[in-house]
Amino acid sequence: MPELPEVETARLVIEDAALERVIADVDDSDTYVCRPHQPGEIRAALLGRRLAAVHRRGKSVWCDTSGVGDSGPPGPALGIHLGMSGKIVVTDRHGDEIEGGDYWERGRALGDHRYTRFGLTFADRGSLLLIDPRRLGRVRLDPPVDALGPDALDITPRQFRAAFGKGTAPVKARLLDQHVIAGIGNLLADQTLWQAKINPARPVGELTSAEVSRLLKAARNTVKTAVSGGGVHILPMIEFRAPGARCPRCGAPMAHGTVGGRTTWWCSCEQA
DNA sequence: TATAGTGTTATCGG
DNA sequence: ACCGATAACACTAT
Repeated sequence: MPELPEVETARLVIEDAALERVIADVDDSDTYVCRPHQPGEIRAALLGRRLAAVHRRGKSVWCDTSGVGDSGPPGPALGIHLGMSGKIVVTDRHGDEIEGGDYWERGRALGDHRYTRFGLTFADRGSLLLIDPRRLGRVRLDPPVDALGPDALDITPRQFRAAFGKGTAPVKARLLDQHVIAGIGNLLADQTLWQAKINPARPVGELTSAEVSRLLKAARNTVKTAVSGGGVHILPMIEFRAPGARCPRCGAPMAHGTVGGRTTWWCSCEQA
């Protein structure tokens, strides 16, 4: 579910509602989600601190933490990755979810905290929760965000051209490579390629200069549209990922298969 | 009961 | 060492 737009929404929820609240307790007992830390390690690092700022690069979020009390050195960064099914929920001092916590379509019911895998409890008794049924999300201290490529909203034409000029990988696999460009997931990739009218399986090294230009323009436009719309579910092409669907532009049947290890849909005519 | 899934990463082969 | 392909991860919803 979460691609760059959903993660940006999660970042905004944290920014609006979780900063500067004193951390009174931490549940880091899920050893898979909190790997490679030992249980209690994240807790010990954060108690008494506050989240001071929240950043995002691609699909990764991290929070700077304050010193303990009014002085002392800052703490480690708290990194959060939502994986395939993670959501961030922030609750107020009464335990009620702050609006924006449930921001994508196949939503859990408000107040359903069954799949909480990590949590901060604030001194005011509110909380920040990572709710993640599949447990593929991740929480860790000082996450290695420098390994990520430039954020999809910030990438320059020069960087983009350098990444898509060479190699034999399918262009979709390259779009999904977070070391190359950070934030594009399976749905954004399909939407981008559909908008650029490029076959997902085309080897990146064979793209013409004009195609790379179209791809950059489409990626930019797609990501921006999804961010301002609040999530990838507003993308026009998403509803055409279904058996029997036809291309909303030209009416040809939509084709599907596996590209770059992921389920992929494309127009059988315009992206032949 | 079987399968797919909006993400990442270790491992393997070329 | 680099590049690309694949399986594995954990678990729910259909």
